[in-house]
Amino acid sequence: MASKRVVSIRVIRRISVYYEALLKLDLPETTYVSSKRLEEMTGLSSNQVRQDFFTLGLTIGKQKKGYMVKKLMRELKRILSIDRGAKIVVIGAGRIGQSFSAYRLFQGRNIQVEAMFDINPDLVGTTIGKPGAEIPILSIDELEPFLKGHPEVEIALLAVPEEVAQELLDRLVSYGIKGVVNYAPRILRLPREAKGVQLINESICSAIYKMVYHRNHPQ
Amino acid sequence: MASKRVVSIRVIRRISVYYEALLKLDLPETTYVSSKRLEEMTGLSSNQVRQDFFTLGLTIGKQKKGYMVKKLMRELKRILSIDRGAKIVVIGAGRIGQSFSAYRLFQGRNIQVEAMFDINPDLVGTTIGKPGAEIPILSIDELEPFLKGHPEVEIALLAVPEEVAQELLDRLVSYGIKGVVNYAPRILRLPREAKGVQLINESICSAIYKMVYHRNHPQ
DNA sequence: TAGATTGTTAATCGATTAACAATC
DNA sequence: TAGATTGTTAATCGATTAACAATC
Repeated sequence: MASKRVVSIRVIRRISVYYEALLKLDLPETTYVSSKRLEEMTGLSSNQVRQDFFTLGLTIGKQKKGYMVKKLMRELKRILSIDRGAKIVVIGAGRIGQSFSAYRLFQGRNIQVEAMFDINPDLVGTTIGKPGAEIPILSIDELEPFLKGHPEVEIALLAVPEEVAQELLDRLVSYGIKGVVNYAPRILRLPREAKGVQLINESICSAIYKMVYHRNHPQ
Repeated sequence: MASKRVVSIRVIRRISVYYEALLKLDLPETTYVSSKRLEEMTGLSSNQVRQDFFTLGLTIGKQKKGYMVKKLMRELKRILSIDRGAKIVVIGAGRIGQSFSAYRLFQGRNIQVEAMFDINPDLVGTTIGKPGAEIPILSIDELEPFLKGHPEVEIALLAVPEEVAQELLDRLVSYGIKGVVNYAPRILRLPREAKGVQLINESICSAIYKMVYHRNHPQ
């Protein structure tokens, strides 16, 4: 009946998939989609679709018809907080960090990169991104004052060399950040004093290692 | 007793963590490390450590002492197939694709990017990477002949715009590739005729979306 | 010996899949 | 009405955590 306490990253990911599928197919707003139809569109089973909706307390389906596209998309938008969005910063303006500046999906999600931070003097002071939507690259030294001056920025993406990743996480926490996604290929740990801070270690290369493992250890 | 059929990506990832920790600490080869010590070093519980070793059929521990560093590292290397390594290609020489060319960890793993492929005429024909280890950027048109000529290349990293990701996956499969890691923000599906091909959809931004969700839906 | 640590089993937790009564 | 589809519960699967006998 009620929605679960914790919504896992997998559920959020699948909700994104449903939403993107509906967006891309550009169905008439008055159409109904069944969980079976969503299965065809996304490859995720109709059972999974209904279970996900149930988990999120989303009970807007009509028997024999399915879910009204208009209503469903409104609900999915609410769950993904697309209207509200988020303002974030990116630490590290290397290739991975820069790739976030160009993420088109961020626009559709109302996710705004407010600034990037780096130590490279060639980068500091420049901007990145299309005209009209430039993102400034600031010095790491400006990180603390920036975050103090922009309390609405609660999330940081960490895309720095692994040697300095833990130190920067500690600093971000001490500056009051509330969520960090770490892209450095190292598992970081939150400092003890971190209270209510979330950390996700996103390991870009684990998938590669698993591939290699399975190629080299067949069956 | 015997090792499990399928080794999950999580186990592989943790094995990497143990290995990197031992490497970085540069312990004398004759030292013994206990699972408790590994817990302190990695933050992964000693129970998890022993369970992982058990899962992989790795029973080289000595009661009251632990695991001999030398022996343990040899075993972890074998599991991670660091000696054997792998030759891979990267499809898409944009920022994400390029970031793989610089991955230092690939060296430690003996993972070699043989070539990158793109359609951008400004990139095609150039190389990327340090002198002595340049990686050529070839045209996508050369993908098929390249793979036919290099049957040892069985794994591809897909880092292209999402619009063309599925098409390129299909092509890779038809050219005989055996494993694909997809970094485009879209869940791809293997074509029906794909037999024995592995696909991992690595979603770089799911973690961000989960962060945003939890910030906007507190408690 | 007593204490520490393993290998392994069992318990728990969480996520996915299957099933089905309700009902439009 | 009969058939389709939901919401929800139950079964299954897999991964993590806990426990502990064996033993060095």
